[in-house]
Order: sequence, then C-alpha cells, then structure tokens
Amino acid sequence: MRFMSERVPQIRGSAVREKILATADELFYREGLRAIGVDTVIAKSGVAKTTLYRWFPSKDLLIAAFLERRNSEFWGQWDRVAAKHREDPQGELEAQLTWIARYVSGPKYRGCPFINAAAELADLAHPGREVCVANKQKLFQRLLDLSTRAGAPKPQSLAEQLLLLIDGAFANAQVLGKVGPASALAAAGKAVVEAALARRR
Amino acid sequence: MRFMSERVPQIRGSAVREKILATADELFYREGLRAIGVDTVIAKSGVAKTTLYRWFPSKDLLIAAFLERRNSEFWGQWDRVAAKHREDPQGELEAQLTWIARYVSGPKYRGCPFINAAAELADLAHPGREVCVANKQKLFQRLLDLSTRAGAPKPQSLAEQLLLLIDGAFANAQVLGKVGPASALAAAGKAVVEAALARRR
DNA sequence: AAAGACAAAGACAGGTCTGTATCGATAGTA
DNA sequence: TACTATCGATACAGACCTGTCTTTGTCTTT
Repeated sequence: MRFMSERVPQIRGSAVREKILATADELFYREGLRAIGVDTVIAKSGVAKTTLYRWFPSKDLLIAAFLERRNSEFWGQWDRVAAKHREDPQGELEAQLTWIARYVSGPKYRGCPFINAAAELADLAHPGREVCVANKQKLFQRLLDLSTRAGAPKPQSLAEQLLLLIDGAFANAQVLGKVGPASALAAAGKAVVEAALARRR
Repeated sequence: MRFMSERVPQIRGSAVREKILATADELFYREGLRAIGVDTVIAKSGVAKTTLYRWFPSKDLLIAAFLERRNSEFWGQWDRVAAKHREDPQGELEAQLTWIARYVSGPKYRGCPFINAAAELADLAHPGREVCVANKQKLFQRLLDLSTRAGAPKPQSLAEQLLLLIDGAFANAQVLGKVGPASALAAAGKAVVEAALARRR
C-alpha cells in the first residue's frame, strides 16, 4: 500500500520546483519571456533539464506558472493592505495607490508582468494570457467594490478611471523610468475620487 | 563627376526600403519584435536578404526604424487633430482623447508599440528604446502645453493625470481587449479636466 | 556599348531555441 | 537486498536565429 509515493509526488510542494520557479521569475521579469531560454533557467537554477521538464511540461507552462506566481504575490500584497483598512474604503483606496506608486518607482521595477506578457505573447490562446486577463479583471472588480463602498454615485465610472490610472502608472513607469509622472498616481487617484464623491451629497 | 550616384543612393526614399519597412511594421506590431525573424520579413516582403541588410544594417536598427515610423504616424494623427482645434485647448484635448479611445478599440489594435517595445527590449541602450522614451516625453509635453493653455491652475498635475489615463487605456486595452474600460478614456479625461478647472476661478 | 549600382536567390557559418533520450548517482522504502 | 522516485549531466534532434557571402541578372547613366 503506497499512497504518498504514487506518481507526481508532492504535486506542487517540491523544493526543486520552487527553486526553478524562483529563478525563472527573476529572469523572465528582468529580461523578458522570449529573451530567456530554458537553458538559461537551468544553468542559473543549477538543475537538470529533465528535472525542469518533469515539473513544467513545456516552456509555455513555465511562463504560465511564473505569471500565476506573480498574480498570487500581487493579491497577497493587496489583501495585506486591505486588511489594514477595514470599513474605510476611501482610506484603503489611497493606501493601495500609494504602495503601487512606490512599487513602480522601485529600482528593480521592469513593468507590470501582465502587461509585459501580453505584449510578448501575441497568441490569445497562450496559457499565460488568461492569467493576465484574470489579474486585470479582478483588479477592476476590487476597484468597483471600493468605489461602491466609498459611496460614489457612479461606481463603475470611478472604477474605470482608477483602473486606467493604475495601468497608466504601470506602463508609463516602464517606458519613462522613475523620472516619469508615475509618482503622481496617488495624487491623481485622490483627485478623481474626490471629484466623483463631490457630486454625491 | 558623379555625386548623386555615390554610395547609399536615395538615402531613405527607396521604394524597396519602404516595402521592407511596411512589411516589418505589420509583422512586428501584430506578432511582436522577437517573435518575427528577418527571414519572415524577407519572405513576406518578397525581398532578398542582402537587400534588407543593405537598407537596415541590423535587425535592431530595423526595429528602431519601425518604431520611428510608428512615432511619425502617431504625431501626424495628433497634429491633424490639433489643427482642427486651434485656439481651443479644451476642445482639442477632448478630441485627442476621443481618437485614442477609438484607436485602442479597433480590431487590429495590439497595444501601444512603444509600451510593447519597452517590454520586449530590456536593454536600455537598444536603439529602439530612445524612440519609446521620446514618444512619451513628447506626449507629456503636448499635454502640459494643452493643460497650461486650458488655464489649469496646476498644469503639471493635470498633464500627469492625463498621461496616466492615456497610457492606462493603451495598456489595459491590450490586455483586456475591447471589453475593458478603455472606452471610458474620453469620459475620464473630461472628468479630470473639469475637476482641475473647477478649482480655477 | 561599357560601367556601376541595385536586386534576387540561395548557400553558408555559428549560434540558440525547445524538447527528448540516455546514463549514472542517491536516497528512501518494502 | 531489491525497488522506485528523484535528481544531475550530457548528448542529441530538428528547427530557427542573425548576419555574410557568392552568383546572376537587370537597370540607369555615361
């Protein structure tokens, strides 16, 4: 009777798998998806080719796993900030925009992983693209929720504006670097929120 | 005495050069910079490899030429719209946002060429990157000029907000497709402009 | 008609890409 | 001891990559 030692052992807990993924994360994000070959991931992670292909049946699936990882980390950070601002949607919104502004101004920032991936993966059927779409859709839902709870008369409209501002900061900071106006994200967000709420009363 | 038939004949007017560039434009934009090899450009443009390399000494310079072409076309469109709204900065601003919103909703839209290129070309020294930076800087200058002429009390701040909205529409429409809130660009722009001008008097 | 520039076609070099196959070592378990 | 799962190392296949080279033909100018 051998249950734990069936096929595909600890289906995603392996330390080797994690090491491969961490290495791929750094390389893919810094250099780009197509600029990095599996040979480079193998060399930098000190792992055999067979091992990589055991955990990730193809490079495309490795890319998808990388994006899922980034997606998880993004929502981890988001939810951590959200937890500090329970029952205060406007304060949370401000806090979310603030950490994103700081994030895109960081020294290692090289663009939004999902926007970058969409640029590189022209094929809409690529397994990584649905992660990108899911990330942006979820972001919109969160903004819509916050806008609603903040009491905006047209929450949909406010959420759209906020999403454009956030993605604008993501994209612009990638092209222009830290000299760009991405640091104005928090101020811009505050402005549109106040403008939207001013029409309330 | 032969001056006109020196080297490099009609230094950039050649019809062959234009055909190569037009083919590269379509392929690079639709599929991505790294996804398309020079062999594909050659095959699709019906040109010999030697010919391509005579006009473009390297693929990197072909990419740079493609981006310069896109840049010229962008400002051509921008200036055409601007010419219709002389002495009416607020009306021009609205018109600019409107055509951009329509542009990103088009069936062949595959992202902002400069944001996409920045995602693919990690090397900051790549000849194409300075075209990207120049495009966004010029865009900011134009927005700053319009904000100033529109009478915004803090034109820098308004220009930053508008740039974030525009790049947000560019980036978001690429990931989410036409279902996204990119169509809200014009409305969002109008909102921030009015909010900025409301504080005027 | 002669000369020179330009273009098409294709071979070629040297490297990289993804993915597969082979072999050997190790470690845990029955 | 025998078995199995996992790993590293390496060679390999077949395709694609950028860039150079040679050959042939055509077109314009003198």
